[in-house]
Amino acid sequence: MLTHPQIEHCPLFRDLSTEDRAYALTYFDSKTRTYEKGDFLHQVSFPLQRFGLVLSGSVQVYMDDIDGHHIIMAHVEPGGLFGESYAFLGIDAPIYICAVSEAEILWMSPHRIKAPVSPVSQLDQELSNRFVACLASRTLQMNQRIQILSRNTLRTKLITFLSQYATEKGDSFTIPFDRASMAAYLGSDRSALSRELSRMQAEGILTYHRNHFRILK
Amino acid sequence: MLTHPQIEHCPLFRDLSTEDRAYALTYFDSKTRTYEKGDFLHQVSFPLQRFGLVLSGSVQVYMDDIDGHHIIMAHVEPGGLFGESYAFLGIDAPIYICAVSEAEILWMSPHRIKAPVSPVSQLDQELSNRFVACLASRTLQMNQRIQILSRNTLRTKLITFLSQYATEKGDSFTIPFDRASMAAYLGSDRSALSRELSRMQAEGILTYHRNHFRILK
DNA sequence: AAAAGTCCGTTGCTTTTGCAACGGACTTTT
DNA sequence: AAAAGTCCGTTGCAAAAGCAACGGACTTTT
Repeated sequence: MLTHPQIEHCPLFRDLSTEDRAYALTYFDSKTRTYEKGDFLHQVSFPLQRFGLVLSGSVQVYMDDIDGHHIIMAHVEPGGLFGESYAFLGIDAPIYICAVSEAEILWMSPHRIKAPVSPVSQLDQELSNRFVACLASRTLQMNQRIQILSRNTLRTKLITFLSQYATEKGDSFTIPFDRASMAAYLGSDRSALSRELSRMQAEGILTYHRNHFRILK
Repeated sequence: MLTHPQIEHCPLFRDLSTEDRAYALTYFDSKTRTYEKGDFLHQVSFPLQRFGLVLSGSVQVYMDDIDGHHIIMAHVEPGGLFGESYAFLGIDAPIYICAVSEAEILWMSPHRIKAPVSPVSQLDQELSNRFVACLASRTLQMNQRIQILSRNTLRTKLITFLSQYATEKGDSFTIPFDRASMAAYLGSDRSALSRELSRMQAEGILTYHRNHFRILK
């Protein structure tokens, strides 16, 4: 797992020397495990002892609402984390996690953040800070999502969603969702989404093919 | 501020002895300040050095979206926190915070979480853990909000919203929003919301008056 | 006490959206 | 190669929702 280039993209491990990274893996008491496409990494209402870092493949996090609908909470690509909050709090996680494709996961424990082993080295403190920073960043990400979902028409939700991608990746980008997932992510209906995308393409606002988009205006 | 009973409701200070609580205030380098109704506690794009604890009154946190619409991110009552993520990350906060009523705020710095002063006492560690737990809990709260906003009809959003309150407070409760804020919180239109509430009352699902609700079915 | 302001329900109208169903393009399986 | 499966665009229709405007109840100001 040390050789996974993806690990560089994770703020937890970025810019660490090889020794420091090896230390970090023990600090978080890490274990890797691979999953086949469609496997469940976690089931609803089990405590999540560890949080995960996606090394390869991708996973999606879901919740069920009161009526039994599946709500997609997150799509996690290599370098991305999931479950940090539940793992830190040590509570039952009302989520389930599913491998979108064959995936390799680094499972890590936040135990030493909560109960540091003295003496606390500078690296220990740095790793702790990075973990907390990941928690804080997560709320910023969720703010972005709430911004999208707070808009009251599908058109404006779409514009907000695509603008966020465009801000980060430029005018041409690929999203990690198929239409159905994208509609769920936007809190909308798949056919309504297809219709709206068609309209926007007809109006010359953007072009797209499947999950690749190019913003024109 | 030591005498504010509200402080007991904050997970940061709950169940601390009087001395420990006094120590906590210095640990977080706390300062209090009062605001008049309508005052801004923070303006967009300024770094947030400290996070806030509402001692009395209430505040609301807003963001502006791309088109200049105001999105309500949070309503914070006595005992509630705001701005922890931005304060910890030390970044510009794209939010503004406004006093809904005359409000007394305890401003606290997360500095010693990031850079502990040795020797780190057991209480230091406890306070650090509590702060991180607040960050983690924040993401759970936001998950609740996303659950509401992900529903694709106003009726189901309302049911989800009200069910969350009913789960926490029982069948009869008062919400901290007027209609306009409630509609913004649900990502909807005020008149559409009024209309839907009327219908649900006519159907015998609930009764309400202003911001007080009673769930019947 | 009058005036101004706030909050909220109501309603008419138009647009948007959800929903269900169908079919085509493409991929995977057998 | 046929069959089955997946993904997505399209469309018709009915329901939902946005929008704008009005008026009543109530509160605050002057």
